[in-house]
Amino acid sequence: MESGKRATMVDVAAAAGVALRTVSRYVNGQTNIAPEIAARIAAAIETLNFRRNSAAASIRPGQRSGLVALITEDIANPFYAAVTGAVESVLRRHGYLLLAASSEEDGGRFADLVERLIERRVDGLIVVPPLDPGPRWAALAREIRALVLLDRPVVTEAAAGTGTPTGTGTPTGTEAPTAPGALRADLVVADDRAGGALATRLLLPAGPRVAFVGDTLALPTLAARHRGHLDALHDAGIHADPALTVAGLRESSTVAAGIGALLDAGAAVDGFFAANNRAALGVLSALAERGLRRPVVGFDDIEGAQLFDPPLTVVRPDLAAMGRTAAELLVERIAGSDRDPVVHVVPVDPVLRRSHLAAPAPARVTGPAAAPPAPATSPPPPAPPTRERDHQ
Amino acid sequence: MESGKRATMVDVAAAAGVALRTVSRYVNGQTNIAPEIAARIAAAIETLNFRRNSAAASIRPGQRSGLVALITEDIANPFYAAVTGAVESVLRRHGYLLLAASSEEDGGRFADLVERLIERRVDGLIVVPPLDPGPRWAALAREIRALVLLDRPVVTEAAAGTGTPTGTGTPTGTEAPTAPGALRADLVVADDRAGGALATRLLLPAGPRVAFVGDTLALPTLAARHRGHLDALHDAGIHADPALTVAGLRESSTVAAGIGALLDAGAAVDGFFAANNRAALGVLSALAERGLRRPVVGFDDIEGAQLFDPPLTVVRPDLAAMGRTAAELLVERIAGSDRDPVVHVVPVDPVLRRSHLAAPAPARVTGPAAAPPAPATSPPPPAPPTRERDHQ
DNA sequence: CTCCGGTGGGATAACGTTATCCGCAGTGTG
DNA sequence: CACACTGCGGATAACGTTATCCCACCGGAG
Repeated sequence: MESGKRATMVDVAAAAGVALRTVSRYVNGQTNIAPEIAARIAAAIETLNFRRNSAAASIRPGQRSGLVALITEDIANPFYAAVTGAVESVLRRHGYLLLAASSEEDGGRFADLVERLIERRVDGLIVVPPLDPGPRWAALAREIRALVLLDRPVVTEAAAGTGTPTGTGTPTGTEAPTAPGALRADLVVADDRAGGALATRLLLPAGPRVAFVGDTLALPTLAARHRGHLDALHDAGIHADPALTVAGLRESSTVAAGIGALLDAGAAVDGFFAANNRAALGVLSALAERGLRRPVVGFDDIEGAQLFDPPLTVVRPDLAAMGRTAAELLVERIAGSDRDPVVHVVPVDPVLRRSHLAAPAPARVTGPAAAPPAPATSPPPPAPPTRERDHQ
Repeated sequence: MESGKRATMVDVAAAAGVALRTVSRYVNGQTNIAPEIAARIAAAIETLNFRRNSAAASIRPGQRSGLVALITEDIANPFYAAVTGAVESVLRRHGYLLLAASSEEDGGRFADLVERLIERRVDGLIVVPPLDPGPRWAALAREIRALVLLDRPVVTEAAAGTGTPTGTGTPTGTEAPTAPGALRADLVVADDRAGGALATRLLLPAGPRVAFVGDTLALPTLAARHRGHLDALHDAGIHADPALTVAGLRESSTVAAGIGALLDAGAAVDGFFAANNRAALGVLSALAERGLRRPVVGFDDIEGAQLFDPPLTVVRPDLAAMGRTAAELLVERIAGSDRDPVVHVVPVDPVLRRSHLAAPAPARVTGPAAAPPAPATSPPPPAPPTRERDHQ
């Protein structure tokens, strides 16, 4: 029974003594089938251990494949893992299976993946576009009926060469940019600009010299966070010091080295806005290695950040909402909606712990010491909107 | 051009003025095609923007679908995200696309997923079996030609009801259990038992009363870690105190509450072996809330654990190796290998930071203080095999 | 009693691909 | 010069499913 070929609908029909068409109707949940016939078919399916071949079914015209793909930069990254989990959850509820792939920030690999996914006839695609999606991407994107861009906008070269990023206007709500002739894709991003401004504002009480630390500003997300950072400085009447923007450092070790050099050079820095996870880990490492305390605010939460020394304050995008929204928009598109593309911006919320506060005392004490729960030296945080929620 | 139906091989053949068969040969990379003909076909493909329909191709007998699925408990969990990343990387290199799904530890959902994946005719399947895979699993598993169990063995009810877990013998190498009539599946697990023993041994210098903290022991991984814990106690001539095994706590908040109660009751505990991530976070939270220091060792690393206060010592399974190995075994099976099932055990390595050491001084100092890089009070760690490597 | 409408089921044609079976042409050798 | 072999290309049959078309049958009504 278990060896040999699988049973097909023809086998089931023969075993049940009915026509192929009737089995197809039964399998597809039609109602107009006599109960007695239905029972015979059910018995035959059970006996033959029949499983409908959905690949065969999907090649018929007008049939969906039931497959959706998500291309991120790296699934192993907890940031994208959180998003992927939310995407998969929504899609499964809608009956889709999720193909997950990593572009590894490589335009060629990215295009190869998209091509293979088109060959697989995915019903829809959610992508985090790599920094340089490569020359083939613009043409490939047009072949995807349902497309959602996640986390980052992408510059569509096909858009009359104007170089206008798709929907990077004023991210302060749900809007429709309607760039004519451009990529017809929805966009789901975090409110990076507002988040960057928020993080910087949290640091300003400690002093005006707030440094921005992060990956290359060629990344739209990083650029937006930096713009928010500058917004906050400008609003506070502070002239931004270009020397305090430390960009282009990707790995946490590189960040640690860069910030270490900055500190060792005696740069005057009142606080650090670490614009992503790796930057935050790098800054904290550099500080810890030197036994220094400086206010730090990170972007995107880190598991166990409340146990850091000091507990790390972050501004946190709602990653589950990003994934959920992207999946829902995609499902809507697959269902045939031809509304104009939308830009959906998910909020970035502060999670106030202690690292954004000025160091209570620059004096150094020898030996690690257990701190009582609430040291009286730390002032209450300014207007706490979100306090440490235990997520997951 | 972009509206309307996709071009098929027939269209390409017509446009190129050749036969369908010739286009098929060209697409499948056959060599016996005249260069001039090949050029005509290439031009036609380019013009018509033809993409081979791999779903249609895969329904032919003897053809692979090129799809492989991975079912974990929860993709959003960094533990499984790391594994998933490694799996995807290997599979992509072999030309497969990866379907990723979460069982959410629900046997029914798990069986539904497997059923849908069989309908999709996946070439192979890697699964982290849920705690209770449900009644349908045993039958479904036999329908999968290439199957690899990941992270946990599973009790196969079909195995003559003996209740012997598939390959949970002595996990100290690569072996073939060859349980007759049982599930023909490879198994890739971490060396949980050795890891548990190692973690406990790291804690013993601080005192004999080492607590085990973790999720339910019904989970094979947790049970193995606990067995290792008992091994280490036994080897040290210590009689294990059942009151020091705190199992069945799943969420970190629950763990924090449970350990908090234990501490508040004045239980004498010399150290904590936190048998998974959530347990570690819970134990550290409970300690931090009370301003207490106790030696702690976790199982599986946490991003930024070196920044915890104190830096968290863990024993770390090589998650990338787990994923890589599982994928490679699967690919080998898909290729037609009919060797006996193997159990592959990946090592668990210690990452020594400071939390496993006895608190240097029970005295409390007010206010968080910056510690110099190497406090003289902390003794050198016993036989350091792996020292803090900056991974990712 | 007959006719008509409605319903359930049977034959059959796609869907886009691969593969088998040939035939034809070109070339090398006897 | 003729025959045989090789090598490439054309018609055609699956693969397993869905859907269109149509007929047979049954009940109710005229």
